[in-house]
Amino acid sequence: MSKEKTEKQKKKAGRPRSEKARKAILEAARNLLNDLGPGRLTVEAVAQKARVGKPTIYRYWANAQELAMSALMEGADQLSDEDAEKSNRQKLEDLVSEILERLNSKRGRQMALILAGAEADSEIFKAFSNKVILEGRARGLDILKQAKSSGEIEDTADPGILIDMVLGVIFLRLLLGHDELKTDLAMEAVKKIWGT
Amino acid sequence: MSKEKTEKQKKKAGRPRSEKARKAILEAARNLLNDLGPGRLTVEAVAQKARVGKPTIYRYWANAQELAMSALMEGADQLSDEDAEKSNRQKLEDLVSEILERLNSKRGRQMALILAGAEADSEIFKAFSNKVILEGRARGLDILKQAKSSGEIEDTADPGILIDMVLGVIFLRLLLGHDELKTDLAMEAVKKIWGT
Amino acid sequence: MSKEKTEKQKKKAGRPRSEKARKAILEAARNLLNDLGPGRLTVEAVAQKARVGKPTIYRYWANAQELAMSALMEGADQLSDEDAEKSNRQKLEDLVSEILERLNSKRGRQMALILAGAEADSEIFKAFSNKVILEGRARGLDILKQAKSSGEIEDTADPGILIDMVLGVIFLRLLLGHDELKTDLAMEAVKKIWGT
Amino acid sequence: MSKEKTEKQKKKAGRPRSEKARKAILEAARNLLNDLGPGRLTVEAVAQKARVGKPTIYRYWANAQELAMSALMEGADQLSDEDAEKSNRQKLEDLVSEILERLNSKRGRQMALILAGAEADSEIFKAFSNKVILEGRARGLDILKQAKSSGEIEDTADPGILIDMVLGVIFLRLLLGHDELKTDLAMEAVKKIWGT
DNA sequence: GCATAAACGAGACGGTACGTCCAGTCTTCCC
DNA sequence: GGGAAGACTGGACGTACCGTCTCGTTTATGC
Repeated sequence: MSKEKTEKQKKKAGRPRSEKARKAILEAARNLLNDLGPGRLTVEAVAQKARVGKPTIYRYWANAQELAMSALMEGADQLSDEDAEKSNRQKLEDLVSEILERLNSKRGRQMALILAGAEADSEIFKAFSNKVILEGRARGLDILKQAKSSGEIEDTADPGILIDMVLGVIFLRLLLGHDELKTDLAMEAVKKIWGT
Repeated sequence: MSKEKTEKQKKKAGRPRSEKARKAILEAARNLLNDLGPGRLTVEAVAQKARVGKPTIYRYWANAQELAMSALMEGADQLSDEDAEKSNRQKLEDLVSEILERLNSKRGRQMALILAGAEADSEIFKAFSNKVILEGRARGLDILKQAKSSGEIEDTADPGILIDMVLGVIFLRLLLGHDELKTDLAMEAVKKIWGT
Repeated sequence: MSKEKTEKQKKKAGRPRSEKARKAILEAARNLLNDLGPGRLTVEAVAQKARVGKPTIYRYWANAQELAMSALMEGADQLSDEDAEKSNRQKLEDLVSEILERLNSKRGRQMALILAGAEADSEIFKAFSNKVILEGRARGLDILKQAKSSGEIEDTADPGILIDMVLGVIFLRLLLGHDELKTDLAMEAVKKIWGT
Repeated sequence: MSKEKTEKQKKKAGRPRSEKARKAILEAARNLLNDLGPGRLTVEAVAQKARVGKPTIYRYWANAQELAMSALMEGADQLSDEDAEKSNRQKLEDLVSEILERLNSKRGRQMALILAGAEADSEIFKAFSNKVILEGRARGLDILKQAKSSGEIEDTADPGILIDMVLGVIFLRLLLGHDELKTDLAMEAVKKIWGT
């Protein structure tokens, strides 16, 4: 005689994870990030502030860095959709302006700093760099490829290099802070790419 | 006739700092950095490996990060001098290639990582970013300004932005690792700047 | 039928302290005390010998001195009960002999030394002096008071002074070591108190 | 011919030790002892306070304890001479009172504490215990022996035990602080010895 | 009266130990 | 029966002093 309980039960046994705890942790982390900056964030402090045990944090995130990244990504805005009407150049200018704007905020700086300091082969690093940079880069790359194939930019240069030049100038100034990071940086860089 | 003991030399009292100890510390730190990577470097381990007391280390550096930076900077090659014979474009290509080469080494990656992880307002951050990037940037900036004034590049673009585009593409790829970082990246980027 | 779960037991949350660790620490401390003597005992060495982290030790004891005292008190024998049959003089002789015996051992010497070296207003000093001396003194004081009230010793002298004379001779010789400390010291001193 | 300067020359070459420095060290040590109590005295602090290099201190004393003892002994009064006119009992009372008075001062307590905490076989321990206790004990012992031989105290008890009972009560109360330490303690104790 | 030698102040040295912070794990209770 | 909270463990921190050493300077003595 056998139990016939074959079908997959999606309901997991045991106490379900508390969404409340998760929220509290992320908020506490965000507050602490604002107060101390990244790199000063400790799991201990977050646990205390969120009135939560440390293992609860470790159940969701592997270490303080991942937690910081999650906290910063939570609620980060999506890049806005492209307007099909616009010219490629306009599209790129808008995209780059938007990326610059996002990075050039307290949160943006923190994201960039954490990203830069993270282990390059960690899972979270990849997710984060995607969110922060690569997603936008892919969009920009598409635009450039289209512009190239339509002859707008008659260039032998690798579009991958071109988009990295445009984003690189932002990233470099963001991290090094040696020169200003204002909106028309985007315009200027795109102008150089278009050659006009 | 009077005593001719004009210049007073600032001799400090007390036992002078031991250059031997300093060297041993930096070498131990370098070895450990190679073995474990930055961020795993502990003052404790360095002290033990260098056969030195911890306070001796703390006398020179405020924490493990500063020590790591010093260790990496110690013996870092100078940028080679410019060859007056060369064209501005050639000069820039050579310069950027050299910077790329330096960054795209184990040591270079470590330097960039530590730099990215440091507090932006710390003394060591400034020294380090100077050494790693800004010094070369200044040289590149000069070349670009000269090229501009000589009409080689008839451009309205800010030379500061141009040089940051060239260096930015390197820095971005170094940190994000999303695309390859090979020597002709320098050529390509400079080519784009010159417009040919 | 009803659940009979009346009494609430105060179970504390969290991982309980490891009795094994506590034992290991105390044993290591005892060994080191024997090897090096009190005052040479370091928390660092105990931690290493007991295969335990330093914070674990500091969780139980505030400093090396407290640890040393605990280690020595652990398992220290109680004073034996009085035999109601005996005369007061016999009781006092037995009591003082017992105290002398306890102090005149390696452990006893160590206890006295640590006691003497401790801060007089520290909690541990009080606990320790109680354990080592004052408890026995109180018993002796009772005996003397009884002897006085029963006319055995017709004396105007303060019993507190008498008992301190008897114990004092032991303590003085223990610490200064200028003269021998053998059992009949107790007999002699008590004899002087009784005046015979 | 030659100079005949055969007699031993006690004068050493070189700069003589500075009495001024020695004084300054001892005074600084005394001040620090008063402020922090014994056991908190560090050579480092003394050197700083006395405006003196550490090696100068180590030239005179082997460690902080020896320095502390020296500082406390410096200027300690001698026991006053005996008055031949007085009775043995009076002599002993005076002697014990004087010892009590000396110990029952801040300096006295410090001396006793340091003495109690020192290594029993160290040179300084012996010197110190002599100065603090044993010298007076020897005088007391002489008085008691004389009293015994003159039949004043017809006792079979060992005079060494008697004197240690008298001094012991003082020492015990000084270190344990469990009961008061006032002058008539001396009278009481001596009275008990005399049996009247 | 000039050289010599020792003691001086200063302060860095290699070390030991301190007491604390934090990371990460384990245990017990709770839902 | 898994999740939550809290107490646990131990590695590393950065500091205080130790007792020693190496400087350049000062100060008597003696050749």
